[in-house]
Amino acid sequence: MDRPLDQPRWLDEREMAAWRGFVAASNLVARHVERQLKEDAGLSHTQYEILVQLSAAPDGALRMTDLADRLVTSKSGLTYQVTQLEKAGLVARRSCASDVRGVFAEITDEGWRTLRAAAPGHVAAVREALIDILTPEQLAAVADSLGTVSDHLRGSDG
Amino acid sequence: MDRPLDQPRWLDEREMAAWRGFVAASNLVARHVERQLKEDAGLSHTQYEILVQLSAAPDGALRMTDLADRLVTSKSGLTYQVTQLEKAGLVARRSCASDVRGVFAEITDEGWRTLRAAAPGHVAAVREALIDILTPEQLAAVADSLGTVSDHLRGSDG
DNA sequence: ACAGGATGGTTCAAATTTGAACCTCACGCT
DNA sequence: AGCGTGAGGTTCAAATTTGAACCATCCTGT
Repeated sequence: MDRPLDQPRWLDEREMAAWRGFVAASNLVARHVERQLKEDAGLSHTQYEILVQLSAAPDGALRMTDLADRLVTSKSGLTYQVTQLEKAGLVARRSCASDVRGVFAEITDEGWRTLRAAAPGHVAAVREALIDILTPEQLAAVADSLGTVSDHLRGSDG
Repeated sequence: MDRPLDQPRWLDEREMAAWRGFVAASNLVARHVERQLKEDAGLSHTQYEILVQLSAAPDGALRMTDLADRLVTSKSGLTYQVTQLEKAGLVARRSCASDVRGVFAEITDEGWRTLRAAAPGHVAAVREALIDILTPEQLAAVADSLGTVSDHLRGSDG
């Protein structure tokens, strides 16, 4: 909460290596995945993730807020992307019975087709950029560590 | 190189956990750091990183291309950000003696002051979001794994 | 010396992202 | 019922990002 009034605890060499590795890998992997998806399926990673989340949800539909929580975008960003997907016919908006304010995003048949077509290439890109690079032990460590980090930040930040 | 013609190798549960953790952590940590830096120092993370790279370089200056390689932005993105920093007086452009086309970005005194002022808060945010969350073992594993990933992608993608 | 192709940076328009302001509606309390 | 707060989404303007096109210069081989 408070900013330290005393000397900041600078990062030592190990810590710095972890931080730099994390930042570099984040950007590079994101770039890699983004490019593949855009070139081969005409989707951004965010759009792809929206389709994935919807496809995994019961009835293929989720409330906007739900969706915004699962992805990590701002509300307005989600509104924008869902609108794009709606224009493309991959997603439809539907109003919510129990709450007039609520909006469901629902994946369409065309959305399913697009997702099925895009998935193999995407998985290949993910393997190429991250999964197949690491040993099973490293993979387990990454899953464990970054899972912890995610949980922590989801809790505190919102 | 080739797209697989056979069945794609889908991710198993472990692999999926690693991938999801990676993506979520990337976004959440980026958000966290970005917000802190913007609020407390008026800098974007990219801008901060530019200052860091320049401050660590001999003469506090680097060629644009050098800089673009170290950060992970597009050339045009770097041009934009350096221009912003230049307007703010934190960085100056200088032409290159040995290559007329070349441009050096150089950190100014004001840039140094801004960087020094921003650093403690930034380090605290990095600790809060990532470093202090993990055990030393996890930290070592992350540094090792993501370092490998970065090296791999820097090599193949460019 | 010079054609041809790669490099270094910038410019441009288009797509995306962000946060703040806003509107409508839900809900707990009196 | 009626008020006040807050949640759910959208809208808006401003900032940023991207890739492609571009210009100027450098370098290689002949």
